[in-house]
Order: sequence, then structure tokens, then C-alpha cells
Amino acid sequence: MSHECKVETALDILVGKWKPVILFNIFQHGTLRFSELQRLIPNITKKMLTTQLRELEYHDIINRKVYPQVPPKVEYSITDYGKGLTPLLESMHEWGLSHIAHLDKIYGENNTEKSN
Amino acid sequence: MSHECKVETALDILVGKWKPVILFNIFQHGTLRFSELQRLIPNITKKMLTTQLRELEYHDIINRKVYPQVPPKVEYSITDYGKGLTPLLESMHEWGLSHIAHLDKIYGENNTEKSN
DNA sequence: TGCCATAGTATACAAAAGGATACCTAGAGG
DNA sequence: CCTCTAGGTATCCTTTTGTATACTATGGCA
Repeated sequence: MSHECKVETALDILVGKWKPVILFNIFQHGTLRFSELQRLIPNITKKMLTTQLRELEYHDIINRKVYPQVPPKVEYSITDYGKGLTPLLESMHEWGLSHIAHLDKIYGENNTEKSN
Repeated sequence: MSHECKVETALDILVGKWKPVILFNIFQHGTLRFSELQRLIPNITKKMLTTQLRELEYHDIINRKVYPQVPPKVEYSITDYGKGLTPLLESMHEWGLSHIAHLDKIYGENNTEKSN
């Protein structure tokens, strides 16, 4: 039947504590070096940044360009294929915005914490 | 500016090993009892089913209707608000399908495992 | 009296994800 | 020859998620 739900496949590439914010920044700036990402995302460790970038690279969402220099220079950018994510990310962002408003309506504005 | 990325908010309500398949089933069947969900989702434990359902309920995606009987009867259904998720879920499903094809093209069909 | 059913809780545990910290490389500048 | 730099690894530890298993409540039925 092939009607299997593939929502999880889409989820997979976005899940991870830092992937959305990494993508957001690369989308915004076009191209970013590793150290620029580190600056833009306070609190992220090199290890986390590396693993999340590698996962996105594996999925062909971002491109990793190494300049053979010392000290090293590595630039990350969205692949052409990765740009196809834009509509989906925008839908999710829109839905997220309105959902925050909805939760406010239900539980009140003063509920900053998630009772998840 | 309020241009903050709210993709994570959308992500939040879908993350959890079982949420997509739970939603999928309730969407398909309209209304399902706890035990019916258990049957439809082999391997899920009562505890996981309970916690995932409670999280979805907190977000007003599903409705929990308790019949005061013995033995207990509890029915779960999508709320009207929750139905607003449909377009997003469909976009994710579509993207997921084409992404699987894309990965196949890159890494070959015989790569069932994720090198995530 | 004892057993069945449903929709859970409680407890203990295993696995996965994430975090902190130290270390590595090799050339440029002092 | 010491130190700085950028972009990482390696190792160990903590937190979060998920799993397994046993237990509970209540009324109807034999």
C-alpha cells in the first residue's frame, strides 16, 4: 500500500537539541564558519555542533567546505537540495507561533514553563 | 523583532518515539480506546502509550473521554484544534517520502540502515 | 469466594542524547 | 622554540528517554 506514515523521516533530520537553530542561522547568513556558528549559538559545545552538522551533512541539507589552510577554515552552507526544506520549516514556524498563542489562551499567558 | 524561530515548538508536540504513529492511528480511525491503540501499535508499553497520550492531550491535540464504568473505558480522538495539524503532517509526510528517495539516490537503495 | 477485564501506576533498569573538559594538528608571528 | 589559532576528537559523566515487569481499582460473573 505504501501509505506508511513518513512524518518520522522528516522529523529525523530536525530532531536534536540544536538542529533548528543551526539551520536557522545558516539560512539567515548564507555561509558560516564553524567558529561563527559557535558564537551565534551560545552554550553549544564543539562536540554538539560537530555532530549536528555532520548529521545535517549526511542528509544533504548542508554543505561542508574545507579550506586546506592552517589554522583551518571550514564553511557551512545550505545545499540546493536543503533549500527545499524552506516551505516545511516555514509551515512549522507558523504553526508553532499560533500554537504558542493557543496554549496561552488555554493555560494563560503566565505559564512560561512547559508542563510536558 | 519577534522573528524567533518557532520550529521547535511544532517539533515539541511531535517528538517522542510514538507520537507520530499514535496520531496517525487516531486520525485514521477517528476514535480509539486505549486498548485498541495498544493493539494497533505492537511493542508499545502501557507506560509509553499513557505518557505520549497525556502530552498530546496537554497540547490540546487529542481529547480524552472517560466513561465511568467498570472495567474502565477511555476513548481518544483528535480535537477540532488538533485537526489543524493535518496540513503540516501531510507536508512532513510528503517531504519524508521524497527525502527517502533522495537518500536512495545518494547512498544507494541497499542502504537500509541510517548512518545517523 | 475467586477470577476476569480495562486503563492505568509504580518501580527499577537500560539505552540514548547531551555536556564538560582535555587534547591534537601545523603554520604564522614573536 | 613558544604560543596562538580554528576546527575539530577522545574520554568521561549526567540527564533524558524509553523498556520491562509487577501491581492496583472496581464491578460483573461463575
